[in-house]
Amino acid sequence: MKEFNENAYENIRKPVIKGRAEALSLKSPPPKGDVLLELKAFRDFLRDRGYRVTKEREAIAETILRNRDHFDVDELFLSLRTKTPISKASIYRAIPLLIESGVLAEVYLENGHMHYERVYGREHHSHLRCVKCHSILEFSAPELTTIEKRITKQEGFKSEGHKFEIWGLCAACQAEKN
Amino acid sequence: MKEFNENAYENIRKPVIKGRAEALSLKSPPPKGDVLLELKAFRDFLRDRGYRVTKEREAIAETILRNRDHFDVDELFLSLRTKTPISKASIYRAIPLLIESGVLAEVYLENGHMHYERVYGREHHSHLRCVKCHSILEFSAPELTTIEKRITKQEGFKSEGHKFEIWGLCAACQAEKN
DNA sequence: ATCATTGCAAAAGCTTTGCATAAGA
DNA sequence: TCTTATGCAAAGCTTTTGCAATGAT
Repeated sequence: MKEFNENAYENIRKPVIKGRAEALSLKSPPPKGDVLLELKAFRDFLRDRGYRVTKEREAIAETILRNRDHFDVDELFLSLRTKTPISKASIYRAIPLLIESGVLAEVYLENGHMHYERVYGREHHSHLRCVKCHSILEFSAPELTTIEKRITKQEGFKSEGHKFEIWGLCAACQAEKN
Repeated sequence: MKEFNENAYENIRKPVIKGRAEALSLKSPPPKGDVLLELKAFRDFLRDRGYRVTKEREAIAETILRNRDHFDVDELFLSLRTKTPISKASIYRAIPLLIESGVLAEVYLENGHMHYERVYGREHHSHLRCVKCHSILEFSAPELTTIEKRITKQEGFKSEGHKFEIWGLCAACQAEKN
């Protein structure tokens, strides 16, 4: 076993503070939607790190890679359950690995629990959140990276990522009377 | 009692989704640091809305207005406890009022609990967070507002606020060996 | 054959809430 | 006087964890 993998759980289970994934084997994303390739990359990531490739981890990764971009643990759990028996504990334990591998990212907290999004093979983007209907609109704003660079240089900071979020009322909700 | 205040708790207790405060009586901030004036504005806000001015709410507001910019509920609780008896329940129940009045804002979740910052009388700003030592650096980037306006106009969104955050390693933590 | 991973149930930790009492208006 | 707010303890939730059993290497 590789030495850096001693106490793998110890290292991996620390609370995940929002962090842009530092993909390892996942460094060169395949064309979007190539789930098989993406899954292989995730397996390679596990092996590289000395983690075991289990059917649970594969099922979790595959479900995420095939499904909708935004979700929470419960949705993922229910979605997995229709296909294979799995416990929530395994999902919670897999999430840090998925984040570390660059498959997932935490996006925001709502109603007391975290929401995630699949990031592997997708462009970096920001979110517009409707505070009424909870819908999410995505957008890109390249200037954000420029700002990130300027500020971090100025402060001697080594950046690992940024997040920009706008909240308010979407067009549909403004139109409603109530 | 004012009609809009029926079921005040019902209305106010809903999960607070990050939202820039829409200050009411607090619309024209007094000079920074004028705690007495700020407190008066908070009392006016309570009265305007039909909420009661209690010594607990005053103590909470005063402690926030006099103290450090960033804190969590436990720090606030301990700080209050040295001066006056108070329960955490009252703090949790006061937070939505403080947010609504524009005194406070949620800033980020860390280690499973929310962190807040005093916003009343301060410039809007963004945060640089060190993922290692958890220090926070503040900065301003006016272009963010420009981006916010452009995107929301483009999407027909009615903006209520934005949040920009950069995370990584601060200068001090980069210097450390470990 | 080892030892990481799983599932289960229990524990943890933050936040909310029901209810009786206190206290604003 | 009439309600709202407080305090306490209990409940609620999401997430984490201990442990015995399972399964990957």
